[in-house]
Amino acid sequence: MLITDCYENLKSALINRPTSNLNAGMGYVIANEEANIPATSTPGSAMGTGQMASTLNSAARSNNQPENLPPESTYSGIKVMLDNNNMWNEFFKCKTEMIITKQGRRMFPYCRFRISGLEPFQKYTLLMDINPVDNKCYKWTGQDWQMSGKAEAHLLRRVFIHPDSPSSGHLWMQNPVSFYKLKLTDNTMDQEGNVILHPMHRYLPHLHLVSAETATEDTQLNGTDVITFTFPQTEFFAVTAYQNVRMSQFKADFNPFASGPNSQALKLKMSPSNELKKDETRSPKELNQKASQSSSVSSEAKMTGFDELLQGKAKPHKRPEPVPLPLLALYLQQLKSKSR
DNA sequence: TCTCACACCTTTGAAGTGG
DNA sequence: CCACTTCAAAGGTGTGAGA
Repeated sequence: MLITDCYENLKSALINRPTSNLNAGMGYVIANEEANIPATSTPGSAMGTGQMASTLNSAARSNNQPENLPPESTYSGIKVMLDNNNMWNEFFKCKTEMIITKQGRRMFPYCRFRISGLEPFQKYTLLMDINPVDNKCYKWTGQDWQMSGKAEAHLLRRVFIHPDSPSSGHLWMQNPVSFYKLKLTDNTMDQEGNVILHPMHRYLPHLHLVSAETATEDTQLNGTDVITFTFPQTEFFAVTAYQNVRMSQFKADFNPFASGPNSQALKLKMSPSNELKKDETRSPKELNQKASQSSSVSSEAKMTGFDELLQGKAKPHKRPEPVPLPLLALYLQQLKSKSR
């Protein structure tokens, strides 16, 4: 598949989204997606450093098929759906790159999940970490990514604890769960709690679900009481500057924070009269105008489940600042004492 | 390949305004 | 008092020059 095709696919996917999915928030899901490669879920990190995901990716890529990877992953009755799956899929087809900087850079697309199957009154903690897919480093040849040697020693895994943690299953299931505040850095001395990665390496985000009641200070992310979900389409290359010019164009066009002539052109192309147009492709300015009909809502709400908010299906939810990121054991210890 | 300054843009919240 | 609008500061983004 040509990279230019990826770009056109993404644009058309965003413009021609089905009306039946308008209630699904920012991310929309094709109901009858015919993907043949499952997302993965596992108790603990049984897949180690993302070997399974790597295999899946290779399969998807070697097929040369533009088919989307599935948005859902189920384990033990708990279902996690990658809410902005189509955007991830389109980026994935062009081999997603994420900028990392010394001060930390947010991901775009970021990970947003819809969760179901939790015990409504049980408390859970949600965490995300980002693991190397393999032991290789890569280089951009101008056309594609190629292995260029062995990976640097992997750094101590840092977890990003969702700022709403711990919350009841009911709350987690009520609204999409976003990790948009997660920042990536290559600064090994980082004190801000950002996730530390090596540039020119391949990574895959992991979502971990821990019951706050059963968690102890000894809880390990790869333990049996931690359920881990991964979505191969969220794999990305960490870079300090975009390598693939198409990727930077993707980002500039679809990230509301990005500026540039391309994004302007695209916004003009998407006529405001188009009823099918959904929030993910609306300019945030438009979203603001919509939002001003009611009380102020968080930017995340504006960028995500806007239709639901407007229809009163979801309540505006102001999220607290992310907590500093202690070691998982220390954090879980705090949770334990908090719940006493 | 990486860093940094820059321009551009959105978000946020306080202050102002009118009913 | 409430809802809405306006505005400025803060912060996120990609770009491009230079190391």
